[in-house]
Order: sequence, then C-alpha cells, then structure tokens
Amino acid sequence: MAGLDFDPIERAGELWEDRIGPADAMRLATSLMRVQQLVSSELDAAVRPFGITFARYEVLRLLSFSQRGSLPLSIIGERLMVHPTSVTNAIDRLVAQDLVDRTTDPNDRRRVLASLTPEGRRVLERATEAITAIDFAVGALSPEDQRATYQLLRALRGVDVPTP
Amino acid sequence: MAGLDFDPIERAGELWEDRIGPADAMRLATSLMRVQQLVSSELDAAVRPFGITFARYEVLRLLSFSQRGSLPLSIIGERLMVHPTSVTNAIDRLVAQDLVDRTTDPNDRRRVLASLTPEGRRVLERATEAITAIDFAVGALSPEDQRATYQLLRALRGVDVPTP
DNA sequence: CCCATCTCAGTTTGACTGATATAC
DNA sequence: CGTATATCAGTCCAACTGAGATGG
Repeated sequence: MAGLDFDPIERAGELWEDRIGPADAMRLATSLMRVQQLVSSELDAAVRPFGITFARYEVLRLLSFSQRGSLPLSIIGERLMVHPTSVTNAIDRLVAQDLVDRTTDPNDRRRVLASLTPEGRRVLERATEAITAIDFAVGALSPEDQRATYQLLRALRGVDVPTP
Repeated sequence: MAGLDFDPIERAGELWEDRIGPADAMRLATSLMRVQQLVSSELDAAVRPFGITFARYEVLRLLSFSQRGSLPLSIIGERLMVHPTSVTNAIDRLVAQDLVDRTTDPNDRRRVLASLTPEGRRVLERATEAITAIDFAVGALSPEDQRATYQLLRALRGVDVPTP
C-alpha cells in the first residue's frame, strides 16, 4: 500500500539536516500537513454515507450543543473558526439537504439563525456513531497519547487560546 | 484578535464529555485540523512573495535533493504523497513560472522528468530562507517538543511508515 | 452616519474520478 | 497482450476577496 520502503518525511528530514540545518521544525510541519490529510479524509469518508462532509458535521454538532437550539451564523463562524462566507456556504448546503432551518433573529434582524431540523438531528446522531466508531481517526494513539498530543498542539494554536 | 474569551475546542470537548462520552479523540482530531490550517496559511504566506505555495515549494525542494537533479513525476507524487494529477498540475504551474523544466526520460519514454531551472534554484533558496526564518510556523514549541510531537504523530501516519 | 451581519459573484487551490494516449 | 506513466476534462470542496444589501 505504501509503495515506498522508507518513510518519505523521515528521509526528507535527513536530507535537510545534511544540507541545510536542524530539521525538527521541518519534520513536524510536514507531518502536520500529512496527518491532517489522512485524518480529514477518514473523517469525510465516515460521514459521506449521510451526504455530508466533516466540516458540515461540525456545524450540526455545534447547533445541537447550543442552549436555544439555534445560533446566528456569525457565532457559528467564530466557534468553528471559519470564514463568514464559508459559513453561509455550509448552511446553504445543509438547508438544501433539509438538515438545517434558516430563520431571521426577531431580536436583531441583521442576524440569521440556523437550527437543526428533525432530519438534521437524525443524521447528526448516526454520523456521530460512525465517527466515534472509528475513534475520530486517531485511534492509533492511546487516550493518554491523544491527550499529550493535544496539549502539545495547543501551543501552536496560540491565537485561539486566550490567556487572561 | 481571538474575538472569543475562551478556547472553542476546549469548550467543544467539555460539551462532548457532558453529552456524549470521552472527548480525547475529538479534541485531538479537531486540533489537528485547526493547527494544520494555521501552519499551512503561515507557510503559504511566507512563500507567496515568490509566487509559489508551500505545496509547490516542496516540489522544488525535493528536486534539489535528488541525485541527478531531476525526478520522474511518478516519484515526486510518491515522495510527497500526492495524487498523480496533482503532480501534473503543480509541475504545469512551475513550468509556466519558469522554475522547472519538463523533459522526457530518454531511458523510458513513458516518463517525464522535472528539473530545476536556474531561476527555480534562486527562488528555492530565498523561499527556504523565508520559511526557516519563521521556524516552519512551529516555533511556539521548543525543539524538544517539536520532536516529541513529531514522534507522537508518527503513529497516525502508519500507512507511510513501513515496518519491515 | 457608522458599524454589524449576511450574502453574492468570482478566484484560487488542491483532491479526486474516469478516460485516454503513449510507451514498455 | 497487459501494465505503467502521464495527461486531460471535469467535479467537488473550502478559503478567500471585494462588493453590496439590510438593519441597529
């Protein structure tokens, strides 16, 4: 399956060290890109049977976690850390699939509220089963190592982590 | 800049734990996506002045590491772990920018060899300076933590890592 | 008037599928 | 013949930019 009899990132790291200098940062950055690609494609594959992507799954999940059952698109963008036009786009698709309703906030009519439809709830539940069944594609690590990796990665998302 | 006074991934993890179950895998997977997005956009920004993306930078670097100074596209795809059509596309752009030459392998005329042009070498050198100057966007971690994270991530790219 | 929220049109990027030409 | 290599046409997704509509 691999096709190669060596690890290409490890090999690139060795060449970098020989010719350029310390390679720790290069190896980590390259690994991050590759691991995200692998994890992301496994997650997308897990929810594809339900007609959604992992990005849209995250929207459904966020809505299900909200107190009132609905959230303004701006808040969705803030929480999921995605661009406003990407939120509009994701909601467009979810509405077209009848998984989400779009309504205007009566208290502030600039705002558009998204909420789950009954079908959206069903899909969310089944997609959640599919995703937990594959351990979010990170089951190759023990829960302890998952936590350790999460904590290490935290430094790399400094912008997301407020330090009051 | 953050806009939020809490870490949205941490918050999502708490809600997941309350309502669904253990959240270690979810937190890690979500972090991976987010960190890759941040790192990737910093890397792209660093090489943008040279008219390339980080993905295309990796092609230039790989060519500079090759023994003969040229590589068949199939090997490039294998090493960088990208789809054959993506390699063709990347090389198309690099050739259009006069950073890479495309020739037919005289020994096996099915193969197309890519090699750096003098301008490709110059761009590679300057882009490498730009990227090392920002520590591959992972300088928030010490070299020790960079190595530790790299080793942990290794388990998640099992497919890439042959174990003979 | 200014600002916030959302939308729209259009660009860019890379991943992918399926089909095809060429060469071994 | 079948296989390997590369390309082409076209789809899909998401990020983004810039411009606008609407409302507070």
